[in-house]
Amino acid sequence: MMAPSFKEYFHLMDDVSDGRPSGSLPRAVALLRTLAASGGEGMRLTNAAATAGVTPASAHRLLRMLIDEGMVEQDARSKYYRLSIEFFSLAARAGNPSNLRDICRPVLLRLSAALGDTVFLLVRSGFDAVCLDRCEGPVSIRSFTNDIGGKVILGVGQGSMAILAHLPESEREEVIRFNLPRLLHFGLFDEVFFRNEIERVRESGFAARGSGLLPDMAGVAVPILDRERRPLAAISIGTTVERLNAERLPTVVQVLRREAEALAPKINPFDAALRRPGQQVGSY
Amino acid sequence: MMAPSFKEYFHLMDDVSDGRPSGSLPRAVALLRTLAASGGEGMRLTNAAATAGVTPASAHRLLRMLIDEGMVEQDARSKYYRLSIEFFSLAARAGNPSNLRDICRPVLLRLSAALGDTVFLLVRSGFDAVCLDRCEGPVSIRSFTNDIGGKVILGVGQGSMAILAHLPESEREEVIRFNLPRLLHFGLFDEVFFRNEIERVRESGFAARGSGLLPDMAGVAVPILDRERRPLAAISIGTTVERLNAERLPTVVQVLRREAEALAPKINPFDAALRRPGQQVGSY
DNA sequence: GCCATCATTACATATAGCGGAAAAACGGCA
DNA sequence: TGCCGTTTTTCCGCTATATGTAATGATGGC
Repeated sequence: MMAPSFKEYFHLMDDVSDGRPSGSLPRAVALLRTLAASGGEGMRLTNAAATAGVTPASAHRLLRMLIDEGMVEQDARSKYYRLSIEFFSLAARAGNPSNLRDICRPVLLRLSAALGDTVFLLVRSGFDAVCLDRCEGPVSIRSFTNDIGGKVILGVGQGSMAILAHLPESEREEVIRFNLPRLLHFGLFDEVFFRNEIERVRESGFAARGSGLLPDMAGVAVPILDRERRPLAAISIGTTVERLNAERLPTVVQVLRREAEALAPKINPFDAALRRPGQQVGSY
Repeated sequence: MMAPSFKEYFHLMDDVSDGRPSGSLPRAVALLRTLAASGGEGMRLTNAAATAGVTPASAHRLLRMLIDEGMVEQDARSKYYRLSIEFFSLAARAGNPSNLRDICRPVLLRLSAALGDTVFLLVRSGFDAVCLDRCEGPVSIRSFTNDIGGKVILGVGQGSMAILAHLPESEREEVIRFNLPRLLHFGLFDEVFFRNEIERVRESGFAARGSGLLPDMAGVAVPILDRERRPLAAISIGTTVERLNAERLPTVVQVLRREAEALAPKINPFDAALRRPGQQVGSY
C-alpha cells in the first residue's frame, strides 16, 4: 500500500461526511467544514451544497447569513465562497487555551535559537494532536504538522506520540483502539510495533526519530506533564536525520526536558474538555 | 491621553456589541465572538449570555449545540466555555486564501534567514489588516500584529500602512474616513499627519519606521501589488530601531521590494471580497 | 449548613428555517 | 449574436425548530 500524500492525509481528517444535518446551526457548521476542506481557492455554491449535504437553496441562504456574519467571503466575480480572513482572525484566539501558547512562546523561541531547528508546540484534540505554535529554525523542514493549526492522528510524529504515550492508561487505550484502524488504513503500522513504540516512549519520557514517515526528517519530542503526570502538551523539534545523530540526541533531549519541566508549573492545569462521544473526529 | 495597552487595544477590536441578534445562527456567532474575545481562560455561561445579548437558556442550548459540533469546549469542572482546538484547527485553513500563505512562506523564511529579523505577511480584512504568517528572527520583537491571526487597524504599523497607502483612491478614502475616528480615539494621530504619512508611503513604495507606537521597535514593509497595482498583501519586517539604521534601511527595502515583485505574478489575483456594508468591524 | 448565584430542564408559542419549484443570471459554444 | 445547459437566486406554504418564561437542580462561598 502506498503512503498517502499530504493532501489525501489531511482530506481524510475532515469530518464533512455528516449524515444530513438538521437545524440551521449544524448545517452552517457543515458548510464551514466543507469550505475549510476545500483549500484556499474556495468552492462554488452547488458543490459546497452537495458536499455538505444541503439543498442548494438552503446553502445559499446559509452562506449569505454567514457572509453577513463575516465568517465567509465570496469572490466578487467568480462567486466562489471561502472562509473569511476575519474568521481566521477570530479563531486564532482559540489557539491559546489557558494561555498555553503565550506561556510557551518564549521557550519555543529560545529553543529554536539555541538548537537551530524548528520547534513545535502540540496539544491533544480528541483523537488527534494539533499544532498550536511553531518557530522556524534556519534548517528547512517538512513535517506532518508543519502548519500552525495542522492536525495529526494521535501517535503519528514525535510530538503527537509523546502526548499519546503519556496519557493515563484508560484514555491511552481508548485512543489506541480508535486510532489503530485509521493508522492501519495507511499501512504504516502494525499493532504490536505501534504498542511497542508507545511503551518505549512512555518509559524513556521522550519520542525520537519516530516512524520515519518522512524520509530524511527526524524529530524529538517531550511531553509537558502536570503534577498528576497527565500530558498537557508536547514540545517537539523537527530537523534532519543527519543533524539528529547519536551524539547530539541526548543533549537535545536534555535541553527539551529541562524546558518542559520548567514550563509545567507555570501552566494553569486545564481539565479535560467535555465532549460528546464520537463527535468531531473523522470516521473511516 | 494614554496609549492603550495591548489588551485594551485588542478588546476594542472585537465586535461583540451586536444589538440583539435574531435567529439561531447569528446568536451562535455572537457567542463565538464573545468566547473569542474572552481570551484563553474561557467564560461562564451567564457571562457569555449577557455579553452576547442572549438569554441564558438560549445560550445554554446554543453552546451545547456548538459543543456537539465540536466548535466549543467546556472545562469539565469549572464549566467554563471556550473555543475548541478543533475550531482553531478548522479556521487555520482560512488563513490561506488563494494559497497566498503557501506561496509566500518560502520568501518569509528566506527573508528572515537573510536579514535576521522577524518577517510578517499581512492582508487586508475590511478596515483592518490581519497577520497571516510570521517567521521569527533571532532578535526578539514586540509588535501589534505579533501573533498570527492578529488584527490591526488599517494604517497602524508598517505592513498595515503599506497596504492602506497603495489602495486605489476611492477605497483608500473610504478606509481613512472609517478609521480616522478609531485612530483618534487612541490619540495617536491627527488627520494631516496621517494623510501625509500615507502619501509618503505611497510615493516611496514602502513604509519604514512608522509611527513609533512601540518604543525601540521599528519596521519596514512593502506591498505586494498585482498588475493593476492593487495591494494583495504586505511583507513586513519587525526589528529594533538600532538595527534599522540609516545605512541599512535602503538595503532592506531593496531586498524586500525585490522579493515582493518576484512574488506578485505567482499570486492568483483574488478579487475584492463581497461584503455587506458596515459589517464585521468594530464600532466605537 | 444556609443562601445566593449559576446551570439546566420543561413547555407552549411563534417564528425562522426548510425544500420544491420557478425564475433569473451566467457562461460556453457555435 | 443567439441558443442551451448549468448555476445562482427568489418565492412560498408548511413544519419543525428555536425562543423566552418560569420552575428546578446544582454549586460554591461564608
